Amino acid sequence: MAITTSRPAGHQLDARELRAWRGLLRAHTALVKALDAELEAAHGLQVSSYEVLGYLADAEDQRMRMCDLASTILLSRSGLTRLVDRLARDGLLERVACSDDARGAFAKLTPAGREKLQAARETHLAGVRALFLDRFTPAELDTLAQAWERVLPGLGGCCKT
Amino acid sequence: MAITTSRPAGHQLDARELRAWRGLLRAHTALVKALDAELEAAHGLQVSSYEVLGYLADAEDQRMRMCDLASTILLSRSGLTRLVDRLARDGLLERVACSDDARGAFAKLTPAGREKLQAARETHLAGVRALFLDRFTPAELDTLAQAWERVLPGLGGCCKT
DNA sequence: CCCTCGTGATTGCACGATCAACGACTTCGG
DNA sequence: CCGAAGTCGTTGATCGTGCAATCACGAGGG
Repeated sequence: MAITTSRPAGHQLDARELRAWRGLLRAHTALVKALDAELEAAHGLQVSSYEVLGYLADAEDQRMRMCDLASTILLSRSGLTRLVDRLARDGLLERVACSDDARGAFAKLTPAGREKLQAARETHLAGVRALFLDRFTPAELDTLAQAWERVLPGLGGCCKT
Repeated sequence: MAITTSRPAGHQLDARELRAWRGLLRAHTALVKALDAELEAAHGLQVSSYEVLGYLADAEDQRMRMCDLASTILLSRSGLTRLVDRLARDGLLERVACSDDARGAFAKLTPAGREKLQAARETHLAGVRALFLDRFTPAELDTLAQAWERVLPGLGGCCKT
């Protein structure tokens, strides 16, 4: 049936849903921009770069396969290639051939990368706390964490490419 | 003091904080990618375009000032100029001069834009429900909505440019 | 052994976003 | 009434990302 009014059917979002959804969009954008600006000013690093360094630092032998890293941070393989290019150019990590699989490559943190991460961590975590974490109680943080874990599984199909 | 170990001080995030924060990053990215792909395939529209049309549809006289629109969707003024360019080229909205302020401009929804929004709404809202809203109880949605309202005010400074 | 198919990583291209600079206009103070 | 300062929107340069195509390699079947 054709719909000519501004209220189609039961497909509208109510105020609560709209606030929850649009709030997610706005909060994410605003948070990342603010943290990006802060981190860029203090250490010349972007949040996406920081995340890469952070995941590498937590990984065994401080290295990860390119494709694992890409799917972890939800970046396309080509996007990761260039991000790693930039970080390698700055000496923060290096590419290491994979002995098991000659077509694979690792990104591995360099000592300089560890130092940079160490230095940036304080700035970044303080920002994340100030702008985000500190606004919630531990119980609420748990709720949020669980929320993401309920949302993410249904999205496995999105990290193709 | 110099810090040489991998555990600086009290600046680390605990597991709960890490899941809440990284979960936000991952969930947002994955959700927007999935919804973008879906909406693009069904109606040739991106989520950012949809949001613009959506805000315009809710506005009085179906029009908004460029700068208000830019700060609403957290896009730079130049970014909005080009986004509006594309939507105007497709006939979904039009620019209207502002009589009060000769240097201002409105973006105004066209009838074609209303129809496109109407058509896309069903697809998009179904997607938002399926991937996001349906995974929470109404009470949890309230919690989320309140969460964003606690996060966003502290970020007013970020929507410059 | 070879041939095909699937996967890991990189590259060319197109697109979308920001920043800086600009022109047009409003506002405010002499 | 005029000039300085600020705001609104646009434009050019540049950057980051995704898609599609490509190359190198691994895995499985004749």
